[in-house]
Amino acid sequence: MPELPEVETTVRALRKKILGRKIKGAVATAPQLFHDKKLFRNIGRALRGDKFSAIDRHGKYLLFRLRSGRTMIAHMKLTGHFLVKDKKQKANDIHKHVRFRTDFADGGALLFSDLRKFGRCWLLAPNEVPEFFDDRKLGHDALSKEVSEVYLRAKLRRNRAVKSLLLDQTVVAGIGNIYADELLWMAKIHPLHKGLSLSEHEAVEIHKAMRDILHRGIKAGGTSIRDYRKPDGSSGYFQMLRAVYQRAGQPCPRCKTPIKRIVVAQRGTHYCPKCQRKN
DNA sequence: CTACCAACCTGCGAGC
DNA sequence: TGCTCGCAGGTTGGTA
Ligand SMILES: [Zn+2]
Repeated sequence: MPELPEVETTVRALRKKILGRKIKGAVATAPQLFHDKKLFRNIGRALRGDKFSAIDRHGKYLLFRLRSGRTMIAHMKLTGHFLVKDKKQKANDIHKHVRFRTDFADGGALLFSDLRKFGRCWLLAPNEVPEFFDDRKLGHDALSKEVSEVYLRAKLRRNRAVKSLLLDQTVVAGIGNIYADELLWMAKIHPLHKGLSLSEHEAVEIHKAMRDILHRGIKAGGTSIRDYRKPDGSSGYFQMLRAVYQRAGQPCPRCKTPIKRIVVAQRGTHYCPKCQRKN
C-alpha cells in the first residue's frame, strides 16, 4: 500500500470532498482498527456532530483535524484505502472490505477499506499528537524542506544497507518498498551499498532521485498494483512508469540487462545489476 | 548499534 | 479441480 505518494494523493482528494460536512455517525467493524477497544465500540458517539476541518499528512500517516480540536490519525499499512461514497451511490465490489465508515448528515460517507486489516486509527486530544510522533521517533517527511541534501546525507551515514535506511521511518518518513527500489535505480546505487560509504556525489544523487520519484508518484496518483485506489475508486498509474519494482527477469529500461530480485531488510528488492553496482 | 524473525491478516498465482 | 507454498505499498516488538 500506501507510501507517501498514495497517502498524499488520498489526502488531496479527501480535502476536496469531506471538509466541513457534518458527521452523523460512525461504525467500525474490525475490532483491531482502533487500538482502544472502548473507542471501537463508541466511535459513532465520539464523532457525532463533529466535522473534519483540515487534513494533513506526515510520512504515511493521515491526520484528520476535527472542529472539536481533536485529531484522528490513520495509517493504511499494506492494503488500506479511503473511499468517498455519495448518497445515491450503491454498494458494490469495491466496498467488500470496508472496516470503518463515517456517515455524514447529507447521506454521503467516508469509508476505510482494508483487506488485510492491518490499518490503524487513533483519536487523540490536541496535546497527544506531538507525543504520538515523538514516541515513534518519526523522521521529517521525505518531501519537507527540512530534508535537504546535507541533512539526508548525515542521516544516511550509518553502517547499514542504504535501502534499509530509506525504509526506516525514523531516518525520513514516507518512503516504502516500491519507491525505495525505484529511487535507488534512478540514482544508480546498489540497495546493499552501506550508507556510511556513500560519496557526497552519491548522496546528492539519492536526494535528487528521492524527490523526483516521489513527485512522479504523486503526479501519477500513486501505484495501483493490487489494492490501492484513489478515494473515487479509480487507479493510479505509477505502476506503468516503474523501472524495477516487481520486474525481476525483465529488461532494465536503461540498459536492457535483466532485473534481479534479492532480499534486503526482509523485503523483496529489485535492481539492475549493471546500472547499480556495489561500491 | 546491527541483523533477523515472528506477528498481525487475507487473497492470488504458480506448481504439482 | 484442489492442495500447498511463496509472496504482497508496513510496523512493532522480541531475540542475538
Ligand atoms: Zn540497467
